[in-house]
Amino acid sequence: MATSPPVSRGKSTWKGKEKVTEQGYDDLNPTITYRHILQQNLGIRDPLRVVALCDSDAFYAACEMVRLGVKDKPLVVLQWEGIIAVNYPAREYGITRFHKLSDAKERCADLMIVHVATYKEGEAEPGYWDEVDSRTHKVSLDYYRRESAKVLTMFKEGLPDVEIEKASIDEAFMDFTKAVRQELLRRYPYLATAPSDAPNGLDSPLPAPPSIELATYSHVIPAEDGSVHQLTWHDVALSIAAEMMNKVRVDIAEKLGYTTSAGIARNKFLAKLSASYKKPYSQSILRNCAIPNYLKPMPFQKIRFLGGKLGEALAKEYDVSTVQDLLHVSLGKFFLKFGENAIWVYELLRGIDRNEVKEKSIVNKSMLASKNLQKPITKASDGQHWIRVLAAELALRLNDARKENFHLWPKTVVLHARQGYEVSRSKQAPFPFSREVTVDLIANAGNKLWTELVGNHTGSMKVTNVSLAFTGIGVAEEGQQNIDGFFRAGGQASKRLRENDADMQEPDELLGNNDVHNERDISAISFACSRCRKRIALSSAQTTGKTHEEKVQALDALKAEHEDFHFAQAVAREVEPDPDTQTRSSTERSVAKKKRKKEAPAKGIEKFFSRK
DNA sequence: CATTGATTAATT
DNA sequence: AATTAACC
Repeated sequence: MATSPPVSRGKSTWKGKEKVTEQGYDDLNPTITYRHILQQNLGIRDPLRVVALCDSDAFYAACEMVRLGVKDKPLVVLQWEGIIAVNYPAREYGITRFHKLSDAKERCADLMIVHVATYKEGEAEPGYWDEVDSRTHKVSLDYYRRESAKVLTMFKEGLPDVEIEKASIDEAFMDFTKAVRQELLRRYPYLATAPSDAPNGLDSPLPAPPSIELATYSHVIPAEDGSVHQLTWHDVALSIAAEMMNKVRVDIAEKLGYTTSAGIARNKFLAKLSASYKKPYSQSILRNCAIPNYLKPMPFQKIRFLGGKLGEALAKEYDVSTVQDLLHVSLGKFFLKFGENAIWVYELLRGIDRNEVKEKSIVNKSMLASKNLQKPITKASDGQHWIRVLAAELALRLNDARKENFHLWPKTVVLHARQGYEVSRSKQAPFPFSREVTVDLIANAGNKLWTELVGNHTGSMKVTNVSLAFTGIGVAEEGQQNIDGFFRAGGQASKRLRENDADMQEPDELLGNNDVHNERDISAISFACSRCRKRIALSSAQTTGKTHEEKVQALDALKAEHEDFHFAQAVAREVEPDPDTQTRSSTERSVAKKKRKKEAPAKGIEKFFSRK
């Protein structure tokens, strides 16, 4: 493929019926036309799509270095006896997480050791103490959350027209497609109009791209040795994104003191995989032409979503470890073993990821305080102490978040408890709306749940973990606003809610039916397929005079049918389609899926905690 | 190979 | 409402 000329297949990759050769890396150099450049909302099918992942290097360690004004000295962050972060200078001594502290000290005599902040009995706020004791203290990761928010803010301010999705405390995905397209048109205005003699007008391919230097700000992940790949417009797009990415990264390093590493590629999972190509304080570009070479030798368990049980199952099933090893497994075979996961695993291995970068609200949807106990709780009454500690932390964090956004309200409070090595059990309850969220309020709710969870047990208990969480954190609704008149002044929350409602409206004309009165009904009779973006709707015959439940059922059947369509298309692309799986109906497949679930390993027998 | 303390989303 | 799985 490396040496083959640009393929002109036209149309979307999913419409083609031609057989796949070379195990499927067949869409690395799509023809890009004037229409592609001018089109605004191509989404995941945009041939000029550019996605980046940027993460902070040894983030917790970097936070402590900034806090303490330390530069270029080996440092580790400790949580009780365990090392949870190692900065890059310390890594040069071969120190890793999972090393014992004594081993680390042996390797580096002047190693700086910082223990994470903890809540200490009798103190109102978490702090950095000379002595810490896991029997009485509770870890606080709040400082890192705050620093993380600063980094995110700089991304947002430094990258207008870039969609940003916070993925964890130290990393974010960014969709540069829109910003890059604007810049492409600014730099190369001739892309905006097809020449008058172009044979197919706007559908004519773009002229050859200018010669640009890709490696100015980035490492360029190589394609196969000795192969030469002509520059494409997608490569130009990647390099423009790289330029923007570099600018913010340098800015963040200078203003906040955090170095970051980024990967830039055509989709999320490749961006993530490319970010680790070179660290620290580096960024890497993965050109389309380098995808096969980068992916094939990669242990597939390094791929996002394949790092867990699914990846484990794949490794066991085929007794292999790299992407290459899995490329000759047909989609049909995958499907038999992995059901609805089959298509996207199959696609991941071939460098395809249809997940979109989606902006998330700045505030987390949940807030959890958790405590592991090496001395287990043996009496129900001893639980109260830790619940109060956890409640105190939640109170502090929620009230802190309310300083930024005073409409915040957690809709539920959840208590988890783990007995020995069993899976943890939980109880939840609605959390009352209150302007003043006090430790007592949370602790009382927690204690009630605790009693429900462990209350009527007889015999000995050994609770090794308790955690208390707020979930469903969001902006309070109008109904709640009236309860104590807290929001009378603002009114912004309800305005935002109304705007969100407007976003959720579906186009009515597609529905061809007038007994639809609210969004719930609308969502029950049509949906947009995330794969092909087609809107699928029930016919009026299937909706008129039907109950809501009947409509939902009919829509589910339609969804299954539509999924089958994609499956059949995908199988048709294969070198050796598996005739058996092609013909199985969706109901047969869903029966098979249920059967697989049933065959899953049995759960623990003993139920220690009471179940209501 | 791990721990602990998170967070999010999907499933039932 | 409760559990499970994934990631860092």
